[in-house]
Amino acid sequence: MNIGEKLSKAITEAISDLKLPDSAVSLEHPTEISMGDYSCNVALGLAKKAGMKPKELAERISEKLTEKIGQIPEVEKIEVAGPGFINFYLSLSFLGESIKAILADEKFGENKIYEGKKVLMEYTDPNAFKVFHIGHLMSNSIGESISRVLQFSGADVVRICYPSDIGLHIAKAVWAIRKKISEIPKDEDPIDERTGFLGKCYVEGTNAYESDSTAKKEIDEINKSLFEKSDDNIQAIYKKGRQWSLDHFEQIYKKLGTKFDRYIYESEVGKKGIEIVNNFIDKGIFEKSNGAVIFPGEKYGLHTRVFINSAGFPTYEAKEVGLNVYKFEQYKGVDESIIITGNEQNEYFQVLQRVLGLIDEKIGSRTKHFGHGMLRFADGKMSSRTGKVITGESLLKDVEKLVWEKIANRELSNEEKQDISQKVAVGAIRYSILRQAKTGNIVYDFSKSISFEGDSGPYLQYSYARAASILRKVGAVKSDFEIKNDNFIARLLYRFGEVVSRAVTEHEPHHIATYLINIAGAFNNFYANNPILDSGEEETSRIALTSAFAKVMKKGLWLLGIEAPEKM
RNA sequence: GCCCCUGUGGUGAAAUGGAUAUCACAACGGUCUUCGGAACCGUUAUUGCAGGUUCGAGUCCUGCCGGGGGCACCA
Repeated sequence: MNIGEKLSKAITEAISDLKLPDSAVSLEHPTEISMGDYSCNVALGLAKKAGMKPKELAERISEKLTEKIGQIPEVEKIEVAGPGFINFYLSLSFLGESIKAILADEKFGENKIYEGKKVLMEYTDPNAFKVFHIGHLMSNSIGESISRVLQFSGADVVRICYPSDIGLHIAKAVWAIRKKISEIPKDEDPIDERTGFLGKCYVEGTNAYESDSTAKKEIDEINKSLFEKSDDNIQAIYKKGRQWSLDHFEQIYKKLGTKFDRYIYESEVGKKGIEIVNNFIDKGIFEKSNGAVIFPGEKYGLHTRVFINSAGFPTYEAKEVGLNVYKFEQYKGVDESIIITGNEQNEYFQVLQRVLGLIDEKIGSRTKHFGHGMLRFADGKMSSRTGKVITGESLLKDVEKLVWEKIANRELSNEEKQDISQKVAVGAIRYSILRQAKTGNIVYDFSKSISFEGDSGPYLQYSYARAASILRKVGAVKSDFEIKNDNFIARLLYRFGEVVSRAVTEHEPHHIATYLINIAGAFNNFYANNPILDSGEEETSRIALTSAFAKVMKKGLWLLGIEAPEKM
């Protein structure tokens, strides 16, 4: 039982001893540490029922609590404050024990909220023949972090990527490629050159589709041929381009540190989607309309959507139906199936969820969609004028270059510099995405998103590297110490597990990001004001504190999908 | 037109219905520059507007205003 649970239990008992009505006990950490480590507001809620003033009631409960737990070593004092809060101040001996627990327990911070549960996580989902854009970076960062937080909470997580490798967008690209056969890069050319060519062709095809009716007709033909695999020539171009894209994406995942367990391609699930949709026309879920098969969402207060178009091909909608049913066939005993996409798809996913529920109640209720905010450009005009589109990959490269410049003069091998540049760049980008709630939009400001100061990933990594540097200078961290002076960092470190629990319950990694910034600030403050090495009788406890901080920071960064370099 | 999301210092964000609204950036001023300066300390708010619920509202409800997104054969 951790300290929070201990206190809650004692409060519940005190309330019962005083014959007060049952009340849910919630503990929180006051914003100001001067108001205690934990605070409880039961007296405020119970006052009316008990017919007492909140403050008097708080005093009564507080007296009872002092009898019960006032003498245990964890609690230094209990105070009533403000309108009727009961505040708990933890003792230095508790802080010392909590630091020892962090050092000794490799599983510190983990919880069992998802123990024995299986969770499918689908995220990133790039499109073949198109660039890996910043939206994919967002989906990847959020999905990877939630995956890790779930694992940390006991879940069996299956990471799934659903790349789009069929559909009109591919036909557009293929159409343009056929117009410029002579310009096709060779297989030996650098991969980003090859995929860059594909991306350019996609843009050309898209423009032609809108402005040129002949081209539109041709592209529709190609689309048909792609579904039917009816033209060897088109198939050859398609297969080559598809593979280039997928290889390229794989490189990016590797750099980001995501390892998918399973790829399910869009081209695999269309047939299944059509079958399912057709099977449910008779049951009244889908309807035929103007030659297409639709889901009449308006009946349910949702959008009406086309699932099979009038040419007989599955739209995105039918493919998603196929995909999500397929997932549950492939993996047994799934408790949650989570999909991360941009929030422009929110309403569409409401339709999908309703459809899935009508097809199979279990699949519908266990499938959850989280739409993340969009990334927009602070200087959108400039990027369109110069034609420079910032892709996910170019962003990674640009940031890596900046880090490299920053560490150019350090005494590190080129290999180390390369490694650090990559880790810090990924840290900067992932953190800038994960520092805020996932629904919020991010206004993309280049200088800010790669800022290495203050509220940033590199600041966290730097704090870790500083601690690591000290620890390199000492031998084993000793555990025979007492904490004799109060310090803020110790009052934060034991809370790590609570923060993770909240993050997993809400599927919100930014709680961890916020927490890490707090402990990094506390550590840097501690570091700036207290010598650690050669600090006399304080040395052992300060080294232990440094080591505990480093452990928590490293775990926390891992949960965000960010590596903690020993040097930078 | 209908529906969904959103509005917090100059800027970007945080805050399980709780106390004096927290953090970072920018600005200004300072520390230190002997454990790694990507550091540390200090100074800057009518939570869009108006009602309501509550002992208590940035948070919940209603209306209005502003921003973003979606609404039949794209993904």
